[in-house]
Amino acid sequence: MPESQRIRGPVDRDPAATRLRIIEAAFREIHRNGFQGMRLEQVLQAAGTTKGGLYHHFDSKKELAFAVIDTVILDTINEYWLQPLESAERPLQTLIGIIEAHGSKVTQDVIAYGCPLNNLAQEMSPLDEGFRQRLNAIYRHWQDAVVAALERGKVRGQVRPSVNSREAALFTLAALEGCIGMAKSAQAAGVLSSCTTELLVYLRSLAQ
Amino acid sequence: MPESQRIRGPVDRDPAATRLRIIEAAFREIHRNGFQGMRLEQVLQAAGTTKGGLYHHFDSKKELAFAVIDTVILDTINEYWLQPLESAERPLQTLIGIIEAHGSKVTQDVIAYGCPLNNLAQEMSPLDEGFRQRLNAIYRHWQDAVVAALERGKVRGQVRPSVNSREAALFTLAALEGCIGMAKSAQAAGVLSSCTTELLVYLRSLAQ
DNA sequence: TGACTAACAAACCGCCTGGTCGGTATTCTA
DNA sequence: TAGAATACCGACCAGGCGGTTTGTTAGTCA
Repeated sequence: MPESQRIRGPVDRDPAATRLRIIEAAFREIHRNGFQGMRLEQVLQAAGTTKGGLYHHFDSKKELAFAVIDTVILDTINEYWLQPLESAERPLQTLIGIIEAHGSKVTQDVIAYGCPLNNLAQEMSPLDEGFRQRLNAIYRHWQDAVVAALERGKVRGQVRPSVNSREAALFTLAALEGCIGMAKSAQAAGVLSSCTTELLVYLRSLAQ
Repeated sequence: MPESQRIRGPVDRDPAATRLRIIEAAFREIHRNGFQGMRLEQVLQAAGTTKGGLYHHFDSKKELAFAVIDTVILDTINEYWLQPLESAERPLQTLIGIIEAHGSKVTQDVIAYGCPLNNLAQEMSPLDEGFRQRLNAIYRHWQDAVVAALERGKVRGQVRPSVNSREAALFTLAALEGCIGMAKSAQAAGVLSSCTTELLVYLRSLAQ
C-alpha cells in the first residue's frame, strides 16, 4: 500500500539498538510530559522510527513505559545510589556525599522536570496497579540500600545505635524527593540547595 | 435544536451554587486523575450540569482548574495551616501538632491520591507557566506562615536562634510532601506515619 | 406584562492520538 | 539459494474529548 517508500540510508538494521533508542526517547518524553502526556509520535520522531517499529518491539504504550521503568530508571538508581553505597567504607559519609552532589552539580533537567521516578509514581500510582507495583518496588529497593548503609554504619560505630534505620532511610528518600519537587515548583536551583542543606543537617544528626 | 428537553425539577436556578458545584467536582476529578486526566464529562455528571453550564461560568478547562486552585486548594491550606499557626501561643508546638494530626487521622483520600497541591504542582509546573505561578505562590504563602511561626518561636525562646527559619520551613514542607508521596506510592498509611515520625524528630531538634 | 438577559441544555464538530494492518526490505536458516 | 521469519514502513481508522453553537427557560426590570 505505501507507494512512496521513504528513501533512507543502509538502515543499519539493528533491533536491539532500535529498541533502545525507542526506550530512551520514551524516557525523555515521559520525564517532560508524564506518561499520559507522552505522545508516541514525538517518541517515534526522536527515535527515528515509525509506528511499525514501535509496535514490533512493544505491545502498547503502557508496555513501553514499563520497559522504561525496568531499564533506564532502575539502572539510574543502581548507578547513583546502590553501587556507591554497597562498596562504601564509611556508608553515612558516602550517603551524605551523594546528596551533597545532588544539591550542587545536579543536572538542569532535574530542576526543570523533576525526578523521573517520583514523577511517574505520583502520576500513575493511583491510576494503574501495574505502574504502582513496579515503581514501589524500585522505592523499596532504594530504601533497602540506604537501610543497609545505615546498619553498616552502626556496626562501624559511625551511626547512633538508637537510629531507626528503616524510618530514617524512608524519610531521607521522601525528603529528597520533596526537595526536588519544591525546586521544580519554584524553578529555582537555589531552592534545591537550601532544602538539601537542611536534609544534610538531619543526616548528620544520625552520626555519633 | 434539542427537541427532548430533559425533565428536571424546579431547577433551583442558583448561579453561584452551580459554579461552586462545578468547582468542587473539578477538584475531586483533578485530585484523582490530575489536570490532564480530568474529563469534563465526569465533572459535569458529578456537578449535575452540562457543557452549557460549564462554559457559561468558565472560559476553558484551564480556567476551571485555576478557579479550583484559587478557591478550594488555597482555602484548605489557610484553614489547616495558616489559621492555627497565626493564633498560636506556642508556634513550634502547634506546627508539630498539625503534622502529628496529619500522620494519624489523615483522610484516606490523601493516602490514595496524595496532596492535591503537590500533585498539581508536579504535573503542571513544567508544562504551563500559569499553573506554576499560582501553585508556587501558594507554596510561598504556606512557607511564609511557617517561617513566621518559627520566628515567633525564637522570640519566645522556644526555637533555637541559630535555626535558619526559611530553610527549615522549606524543608518541613518538602519533607511532608515527600512523606505523602511515599505513602501514596506504597498505598500504605503506615508509611505516612513512619515517615512523619522522622519529620517530627527533625522539628523537635529545632527546639531549645 | 412584555422585552431583555442570564443561566442553563445538549447536539454537534473537528482534531488528536493510540492502535491496526497490509506491504516491503533485510536477515536467518535449512 | 529459496523460503521463512524478523524488522520496519506508513497510510488508515475509530474513539475520545475539548470546545462551539443553537436553542430553551427562568429571572429581572422598565
